[in-house]
Amino acid sequence: MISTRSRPSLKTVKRTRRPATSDPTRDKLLDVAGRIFADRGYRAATIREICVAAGANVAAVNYHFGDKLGLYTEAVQQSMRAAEIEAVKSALDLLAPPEDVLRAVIRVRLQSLCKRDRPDWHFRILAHELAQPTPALRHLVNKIGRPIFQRLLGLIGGMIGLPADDDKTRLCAISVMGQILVYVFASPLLAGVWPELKMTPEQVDRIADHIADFSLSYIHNFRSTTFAQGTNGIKRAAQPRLSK
Amino acid sequence: MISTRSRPSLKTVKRTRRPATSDPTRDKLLDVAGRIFADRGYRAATIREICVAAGANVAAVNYHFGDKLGLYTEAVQQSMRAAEIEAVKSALDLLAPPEDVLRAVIRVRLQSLCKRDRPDWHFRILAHELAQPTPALRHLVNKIGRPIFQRLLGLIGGMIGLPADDDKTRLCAISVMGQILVYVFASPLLAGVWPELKMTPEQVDRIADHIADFSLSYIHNFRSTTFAQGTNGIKRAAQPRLSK
DNA sequence: GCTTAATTCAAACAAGCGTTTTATACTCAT
DNA sequence: ATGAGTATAAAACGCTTGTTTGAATTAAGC
Repeated sequence: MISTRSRPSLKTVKRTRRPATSDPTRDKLLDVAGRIFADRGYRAATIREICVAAGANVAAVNYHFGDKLGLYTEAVQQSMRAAEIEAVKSALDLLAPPEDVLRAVIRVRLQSLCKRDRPDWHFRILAHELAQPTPALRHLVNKIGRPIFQRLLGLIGGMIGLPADDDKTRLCAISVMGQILVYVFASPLLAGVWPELKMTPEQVDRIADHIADFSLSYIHNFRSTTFAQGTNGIKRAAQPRLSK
Repeated sequence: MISTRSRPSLKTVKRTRRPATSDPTRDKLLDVAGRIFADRGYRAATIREICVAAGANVAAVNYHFGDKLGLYTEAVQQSMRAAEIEAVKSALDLLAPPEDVLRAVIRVRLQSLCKRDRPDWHFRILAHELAQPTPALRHLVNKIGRPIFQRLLGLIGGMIGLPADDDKTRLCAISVMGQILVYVFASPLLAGVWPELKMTPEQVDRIADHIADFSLSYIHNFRSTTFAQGTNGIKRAAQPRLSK
């Protein structure tokens, strides 16, 4: 199981020629592994395919990462540090009316769908993990899913006037999340039922606005019926616009 | 590639001992293949595992179905004839106010999540297909996805007063679909962020009602703002109830 | 009872997989 | 220059996969 000759640990190495901060083949392997794992999944992606694409030898993966799972977990952890994840988090930290924050979060999340270079690869990894879980799913949920969901709960709970751990708050958060994720996970299905849909930046913004309007309608309605005090405080365009 | 000794075609067989209408091992293979393909996916499921579970020999699959893909496509086609699919279609054909129809469709669809025996297996096959497509994905989208989506478009279009092929109608239908599918496709994610959630029949009904309320809020709002004629005709509880 | 065909079975096959081995090139402190 | 340790390379290993083989079993028609 464990390789008899693994990469020398950093402790035993005292004076190596390289600062160990940049290993070209190691970095290249991680880079192409991210792409290939993202669209094949852990099991279907082969070490040979990754090594050929990285211009490395088949043994390179075992040398640098121990085994296939080691390469995969490092690639997943790297995907969790992607810029798109941080963009969503920083959108959640906006100092703005909660309606604007929600709209911005939805928009930022959907925008990574139309990236030219490896579009939405970190969420495609999550999609594969949901279908066929590996040990990496735990980390994905704990490090990404939970913190973002918690902030979303706080945001929505504040808008409907309920605590973040209320079931109704959670149901609303999942409703918002579901409307977003369907574009990520079910894109082949959407392509089948709506062939004209092209994920251009403009179209993505229209979708994001629709999801925000769709969700804020219920959220505002809920708040006003619960407090029965009319429209106090922040007020925003919950009225949907006409299409076309 | 093609087996040299395949199952004899029905034409050449004139007087066989069996009416060929019921082959026990063939049926058993199809049955257990449905289960195993549903939770492992096409690639990860192995012929040996299926045959052991079916009490058949390893060569039985190639004999009765030609190859692994043949068994899979027949299992998928069988899953498309499942009772749950028909339940959704018949719910869409209800003679009732469109709000009630929408609520019934959502409820029926979610209810198959808490079936005791192989819960929601046909949609778990779809989930695997979306992550790693096989030739069967086309059939799934064409035979199931498109017709159901078309009827959903007609239903929602009628409620918001727009044609079924309007982009806004499609966006609304996808919003409803996304809220449902997130419970099917992202259940490990939900378990991570909402551990207390148990998919009991009662809880599923609460979720279904939430999704219906959440969606109808926007739909009614859209209709009234568009027509600017107040609440005419059918009127239903779009106001959400409080949780707890 | 014999023939014929359908079906099942154990065994083996070829290909692909992750992994390991063995050897070789390379770099740097001594 | 030399030795020690790092990195790459080609080849092979062991295992699992889907598939095929050829014999054994079963059952119906003559």
